[in-house]
Amino acid sequence: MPVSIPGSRPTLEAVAARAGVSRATASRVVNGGDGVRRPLVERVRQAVDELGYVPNHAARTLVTRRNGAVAVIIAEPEIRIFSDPFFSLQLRGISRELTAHDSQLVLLLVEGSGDYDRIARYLAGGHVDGALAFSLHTEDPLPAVTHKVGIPTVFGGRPVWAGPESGLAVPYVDCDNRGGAREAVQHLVSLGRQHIAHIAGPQDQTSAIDRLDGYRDVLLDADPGLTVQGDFTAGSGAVAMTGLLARHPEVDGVFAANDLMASGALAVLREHGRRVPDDVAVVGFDNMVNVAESTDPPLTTVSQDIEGMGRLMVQVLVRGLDRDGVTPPGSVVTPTELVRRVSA
Amino acid sequence: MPVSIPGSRPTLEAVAARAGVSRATASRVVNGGDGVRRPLVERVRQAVDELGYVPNHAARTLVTRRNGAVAVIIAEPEIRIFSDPFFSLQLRGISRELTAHDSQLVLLLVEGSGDYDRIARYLAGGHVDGALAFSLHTEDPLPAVTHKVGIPTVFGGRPVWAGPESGLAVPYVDCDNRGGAREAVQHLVSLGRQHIAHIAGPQDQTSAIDRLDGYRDVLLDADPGLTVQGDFTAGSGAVAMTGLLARHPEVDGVFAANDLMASGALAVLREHGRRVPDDVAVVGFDNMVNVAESTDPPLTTVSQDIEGMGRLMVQVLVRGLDRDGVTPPGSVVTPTELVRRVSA
DNA sequence: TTGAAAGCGCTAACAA
DNA sequence: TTGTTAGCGCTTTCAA
Repeated sequence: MPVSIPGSRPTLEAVAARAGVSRATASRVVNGGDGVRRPLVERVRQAVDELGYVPNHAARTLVTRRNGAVAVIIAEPEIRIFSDPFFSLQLRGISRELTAHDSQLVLLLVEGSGDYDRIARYLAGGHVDGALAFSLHTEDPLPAVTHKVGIPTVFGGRPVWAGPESGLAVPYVDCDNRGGAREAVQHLVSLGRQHIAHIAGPQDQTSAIDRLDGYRDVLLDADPGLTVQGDFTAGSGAVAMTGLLARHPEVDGVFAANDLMASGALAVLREHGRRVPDDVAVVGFDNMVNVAESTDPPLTTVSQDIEGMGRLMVQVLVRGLDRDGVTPPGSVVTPTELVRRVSA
Repeated sequence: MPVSIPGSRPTLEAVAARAGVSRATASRVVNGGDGVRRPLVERVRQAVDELGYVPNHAARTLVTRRNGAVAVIIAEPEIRIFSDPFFSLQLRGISRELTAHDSQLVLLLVEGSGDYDRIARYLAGGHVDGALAFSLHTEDPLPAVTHKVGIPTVFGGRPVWAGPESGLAVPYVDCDNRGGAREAVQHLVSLGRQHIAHIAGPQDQTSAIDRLDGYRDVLLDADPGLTVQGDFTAGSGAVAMTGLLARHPEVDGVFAANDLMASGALAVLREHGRRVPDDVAVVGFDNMVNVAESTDPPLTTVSQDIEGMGRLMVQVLVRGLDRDGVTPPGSVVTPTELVRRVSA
């Protein structure tokens, strides 16, 4: 009987032979050992150790039809998100949770629209058990692709075409942007602020849309002029604040749709001699600690559990897979929390 | 754990049946069609299209012993590199080249030292054909792991333990940090600068070490006091420049080991009323366009083809795999280029 | 040039 | 509880 031939990896056959059991029993032990008598389990385990046996994934996949792998799809226009600490954290959450589920992370970078064919083929090839994708623009063909290929997919961030009213049951994981924004604005109100402005994010992103909605929820009759458009960069926050100060010098509270824009606003306020929070209170969103803690003054902001959202994406996916692999699992919206620092 | 996707995909058997050929012939066509007569090729191709056949990867891997997958390993301490545009670019290069080679990218995030077991097991499982890892610290167990497991690995950036003199034949891809630094300093010399300082990067990273070496190559007898330690952040560049100005007011040229530090230095020079490049000429390294182009004045710097280095990593790996999968392929050092803007 | 047949290494009925 | 056996879908000799 073949023992370990140098070069080639030991097979289950070899383990079984060495332990003096059948391949089936060896397999049972390797897969948990349920229903195998103690001494045999021991012998097989020992054989595994001695031989340095590692199961052949391809063979296993061939029969079980499970890959133990999940695709993370990132569309080219958003490859920038790699530079986004937000994404790093989410990816880490995904990675950790996947590891906990003994699954691997296959990274799919979509380079151009022609690339969707490749992605579709790959997904159709059944190489992965499911897919995770990130918030997409209106025209993104990806949801159609994953749907057609019939591969369970969970989105990170509510996709624009999956609004609460669209009726499209697309599973996604997102934080409660609207609720968080409400809380931020309510906090400013509770501080007695009378003229609360909003520096909004780009309105083709649901997070920005929802945060604006949250602002409006609280300030139903706010002067529309108090809402200014930014693009999530610090610079745009500065520009927005400058305009605000010029047109609405009475402003005494600002809710920025993210911390970066808030930091830009803070800088402008300082330049203009407005004291924060005395003259103007400022609240951000995201709680990107490296910015929120180092602004002057430190920024009060809305925090979300980003890594947790990554983990959740995996959990939602796996739950769906476990159910039957077809029924789309439900979406999850995670709570936010107001983190008080000095700026408001 | 993931479960199968219901709805069984068509097999090669089905294709063969539909085309009225044997499975062997169908297989040949699917794999290029060499040595199959024209009409048969056509018939099989058509059957493939009609059935929407996609080869089962697991089955193929089982017999060919090739996975069509490469692991990209990122050690936890450097997970920050996700926030590094440098890494995004390199990853993109890797992804593109891998796609060109019909291979997938399996992302392995190492969370802690205990995680190396998991990584080792995974690599040992033969799930991937090779691995790409990023520049590691001295004590990193990863090279030992990949070596022991016998999986071909290419490193990004020269690992500290693979110095030119160490004799360790570890394949890596890096840019010519030393040569680039030499060119930068030589440029300052050619500008007639007499007192050229160096703001060095952290000396536990080979890129920083090599750049310092390059500086010394040109300025053999430079005053050691003209070399100041930074940590690759803009802030550290500012601090370094401040100290330099205090202790060496005669300085008229600065080579910073990266653009971020150069930008910090630029800011300090401005504050101190030194004109750039008239009073002090400044050269950076990396050509991170979003910083080098937006400094005041725009930064002259050393550019490297980052995405190209990513592609190269894959090419080096694949070349090694093609050879015999054992012999370690050689390392590659890519050239750098001085990009002249205004600062020098 | 084509086909028949033998596995690749594993799991899961089914028997014992 | 354990073993026997039949594949999973594919590539690849080997013959025809």
